[in-house]
Amino acid sequence: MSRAATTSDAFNAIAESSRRDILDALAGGEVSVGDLVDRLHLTQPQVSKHLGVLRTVDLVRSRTVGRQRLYRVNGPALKPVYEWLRPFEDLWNERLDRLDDYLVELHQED
Amino acid sequence: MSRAATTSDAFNAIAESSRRDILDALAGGEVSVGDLVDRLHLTQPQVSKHLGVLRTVDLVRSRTVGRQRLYRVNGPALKPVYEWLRPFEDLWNERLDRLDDYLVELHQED
DNA sequence: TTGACACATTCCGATATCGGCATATGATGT
DNA sequence: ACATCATATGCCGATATCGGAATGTGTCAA
Repeated sequence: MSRAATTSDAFNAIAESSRRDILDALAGGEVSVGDLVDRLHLTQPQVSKHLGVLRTVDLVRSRTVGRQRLYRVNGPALKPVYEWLRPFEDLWNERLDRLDDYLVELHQED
Repeated sequence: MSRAATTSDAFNAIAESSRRDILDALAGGEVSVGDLVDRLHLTQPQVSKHLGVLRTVDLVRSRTVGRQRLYRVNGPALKPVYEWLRPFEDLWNERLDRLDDYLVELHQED
């Protein structure tokens, strides 16, 4: 077997930094492919391919206006990532860190 | 070029579901490799390799006790993921969804 | 219809993954 | 020292990625 497909879920899709950059660029609202190319300094095929992946996992949706295609973020598709992450939130907000440090000091670190 | 290394950052490391399962299992506290093998129904080399990836990106840390090695989550290493995600939080909590729906109805969806 | 523009898709070579199996490292106990 | 237990690592084949360059699809305008 090989690595999980980038199109298998949101986790794999956002692993690529270019794809995160695209989502960042779309955070403000609809943007055309051409504008993404300009803003992100990527080639047009690169952007289209990344958008293809994001579309497959439903992280973005599009709308055609004339010859342009406007993309927007589909927020709810990111929710599973957020939900998975949330239980760990304590681990960097709370003073559990201090307990952790204590344990590390008391015993040893590899 | 190829896909970004799983060891390049937390985003790539958590793309694999087995690795997320491991982190989930470690969320409650320190767990040995053997216990992870039992709980997750994975082979020992699989677990060790995944832990290796998680170690490289500092998502887990370990401590040796006798012949066992106890692993724990290093919370702060997940923070970048959370931070990246946070700006999108509105997109599934707010009524922006309703605006989105409105736009989709008004125009068309591809 | 023809041409120009906006975007999507295909083919390619290079690379790094994943699981399986075997083996190496390291600590414990006798 | 030696056998055993607990982990880590190495090698393998199969697979899916990524960027680049070329090409395909679809829309508008004259």
